[in-house]
Amino acid sequence: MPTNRPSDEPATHRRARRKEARPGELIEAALHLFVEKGFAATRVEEVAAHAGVSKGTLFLYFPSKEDLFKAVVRENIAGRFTEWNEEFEQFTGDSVELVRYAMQSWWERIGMTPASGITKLVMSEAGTFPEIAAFYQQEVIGPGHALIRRILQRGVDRGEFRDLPLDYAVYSLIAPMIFLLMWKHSMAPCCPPSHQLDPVSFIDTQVDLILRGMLKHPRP
Amino acid sequence: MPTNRPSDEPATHRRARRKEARPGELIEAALHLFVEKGFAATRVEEVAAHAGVSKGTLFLYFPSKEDLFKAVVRENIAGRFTEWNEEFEQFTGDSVELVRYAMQSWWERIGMTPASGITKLVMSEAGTFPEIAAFYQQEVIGPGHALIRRILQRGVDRGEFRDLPLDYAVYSLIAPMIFLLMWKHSMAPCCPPSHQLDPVSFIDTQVDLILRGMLKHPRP
Amino acid sequence: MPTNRPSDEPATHRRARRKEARPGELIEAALHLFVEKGFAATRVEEVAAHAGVSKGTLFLYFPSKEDLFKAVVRENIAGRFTEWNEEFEQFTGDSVELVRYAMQSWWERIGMTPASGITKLVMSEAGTFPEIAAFYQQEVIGPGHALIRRILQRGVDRGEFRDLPLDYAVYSLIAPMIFLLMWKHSMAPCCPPSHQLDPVSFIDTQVDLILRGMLKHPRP
Amino acid sequence: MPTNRPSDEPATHRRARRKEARPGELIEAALHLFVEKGFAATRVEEVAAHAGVSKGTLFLYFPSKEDLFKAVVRENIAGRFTEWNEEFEQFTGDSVELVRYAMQSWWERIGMTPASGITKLVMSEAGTFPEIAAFYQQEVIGPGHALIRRILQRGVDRGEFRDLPLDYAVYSLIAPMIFLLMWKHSMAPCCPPSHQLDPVSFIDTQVDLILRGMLKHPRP
DNA sequence: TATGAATGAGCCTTCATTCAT
DNA sequence: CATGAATGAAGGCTCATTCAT
Repeated sequence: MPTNRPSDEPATHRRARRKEARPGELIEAALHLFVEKGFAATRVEEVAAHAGVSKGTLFLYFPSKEDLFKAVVRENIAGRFTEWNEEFEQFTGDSVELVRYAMQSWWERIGMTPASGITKLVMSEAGTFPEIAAFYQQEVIGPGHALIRRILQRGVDRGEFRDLPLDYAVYSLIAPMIFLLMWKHSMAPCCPPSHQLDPVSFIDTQVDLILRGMLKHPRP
Repeated sequence: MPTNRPSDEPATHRRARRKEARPGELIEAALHLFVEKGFAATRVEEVAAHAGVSKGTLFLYFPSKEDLFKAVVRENIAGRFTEWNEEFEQFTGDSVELVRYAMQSWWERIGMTPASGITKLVMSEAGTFPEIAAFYQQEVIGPGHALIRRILQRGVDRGEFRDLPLDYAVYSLIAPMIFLLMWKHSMAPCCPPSHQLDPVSFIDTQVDLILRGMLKHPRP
Repeated sequence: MPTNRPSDEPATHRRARRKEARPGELIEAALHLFVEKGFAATRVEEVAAHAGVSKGTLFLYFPSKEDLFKAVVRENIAGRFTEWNEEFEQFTGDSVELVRYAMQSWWERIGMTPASGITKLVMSEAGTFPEIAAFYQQEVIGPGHALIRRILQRGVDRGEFRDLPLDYAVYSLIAPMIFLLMWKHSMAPCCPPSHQLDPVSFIDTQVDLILRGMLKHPRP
Repeated sequence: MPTNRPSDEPATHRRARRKEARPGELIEAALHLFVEKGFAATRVEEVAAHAGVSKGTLFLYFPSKEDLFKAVVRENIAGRFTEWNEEFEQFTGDSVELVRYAMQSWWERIGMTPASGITKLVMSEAGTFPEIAAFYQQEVIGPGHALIRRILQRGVDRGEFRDLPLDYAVYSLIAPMIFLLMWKHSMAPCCPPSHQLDPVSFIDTQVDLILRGMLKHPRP
């Protein structure tokens, strides 16, 4: 009777599980390294080493370094939008709260996780991988854009927000997120502590200001 | 009848003039190629060819590819800030106008020029070239940050703006600029026309919203 | 019927064996080429070719051309001295015999082998590779010096040699060896047969003269 | 009326003198650099700089780096041998004194001067310049060899020295000189002070020992 | 003559990719 | 499936040499 201790599992199972886990482990390792050092500066051997396999094995799962990159992006775009759509659909509070909640959620679920590196990665390497960038636009940016737009529309419809030029107003929320994420993954590591940004305060302040600009009847 | 066109100048002068022109030509070529293809994917030979010289000549002026990169960064920001500081110092209109003017100026003088690619480049390659990132932080981000801060402070001092948390409020103006620039150099080229962003409208709208959020007595 | 000849061994083993043999093969090839053409004039590709591998393979075993050089030096001196020290420690004959034996041994084990090219190489390239020269001084010259000094001391202690100024007397034995080796690897190949030196006779004659100068009671 | 102040000389003269001095200055600079760093590691630009001229000027006088090398050697072999031959011919003291004088002279006139670098240079680069090595053998080694041989022959003829095997005995005097010179130009700069060699003491001691070995009636 | 800007062949080194085991 | 030794194309950089001025 199998126990819970991994070491007691039949080796066959363990191997099999590992076998299936391999690509994931490689993608995980690649994500971290690509984000940290960029595509060109990351060596496949390093990725393999971080995943605990040999260089040859990597090429068993990914025909080339570029394919690995594509897989990293594809694997990390996670269709979270249907889930979020529903969540926000059922939201009953006022739109100020909803915007605040949305932004904080984004930070907690994406911004502060390694997944945020993906966006940095895609934007950085868009020139080298236009195909990927387009794909990302379609799968992530587009839906995200739509989601935010729906949130703002709700505020306008409920008479909470002014009559906003939605096509551009969405960017008032997107821009701070993108900025935060680029900052975190590029300049932050090179800046002295005095220039560091506290992400939560940052988001709070930005949202505060933006909402004030959006509200039909700004409170004093 | 000889004209003043360079090609007609005596050859004697051409060499000397070229010597002084070379670094500039190389930096110009490097700017375009680095922005277009990224640092790693650009070969020095290519840069040299675009500047109309041989590979060896490039190394006559720049000790290494990385130094060329630094020169590109340096050349495209030097002195801009002292000029701007003075300009804003002498501004006599109200602070709403000043903010609008500052943002539009930025777009015209940096955002819409190839120089904007520099920032994208630095953020993308920051991981690989921390030294460059630090340099950029010191020479560009820092002064820019200070400049914006002064502008906002002016608004507060003159009773036009609310009492803003300046440390974060500066990012309300910085974030849209960085976002616009990242977008332009990464996703934009891969997006269908329907998703394109008109930079001037974008800035107008953002500034509008932000100012509304900042004003002590928002107008209806 | 399979024999033991390498070419008949199962291919399976060949790779593994080669892996261990590679560094040695490369060092061997490098020794010959460095000695023949000098360090700078030898291309790593050539070394690799002589060892029957590709350029890349060389860098699999040696991080740089300079490290290859170091390995060549290291490989051709290691451990010789402990062996010799013991040998001379156990020597029972008189000191004249010991000196003769030592010098002849040196010729047979170093002087006449390609390893003698190393010393020429190190002395020639010392200016360019001070690190190597220092290493050589420490690992070869120092121990060799000490060994000879012990031999002479023995002669003095046993009353066979005069009271020699040992610090300088050691060079009476070292100088002819160094000279012979420099000569062999530099001028000899360019000299007409009439000027060639017979190494064994050379050593015999030098030792003869030197011993005569060292003996307390020179024989007629 | 011309004064002694150089600055008052007609420029034409000065230029003309410099013009004729150029090759010599270049050779002088090259000698130092070749000796110090070896042929390959010395850049022609450096040589030119040390001679106070531009790189282009060097090629005005020497068609190639190799030709410069050859000129350095040729220029520095100075047919001093006829002079020395006469000097020794007229020597009236005993042969022990003569040998001592010859060796000390060599050190003072060659060994301690930059000219000693030539021998080091030729031996080091003999492999790359066999032609030069042969030339050196003919012009320097040969005559030097003959000169020493004559000195020893004198000692034998005068009954001061034993009946020496002259063909090899000459090397008893040559070897210490060559060794000293190689040492000085290769290992010495890399050795700790404790391992430094005092050249004058070195020669004294060596000559002492060698003479003792050569004398028919060694003194106690 | 003298200059020094320009050249480009050549070399060391890296690293994605292959393949025999 | 997994390994890791081997490959070789590619790229940064050097430097002897040329040549217009």
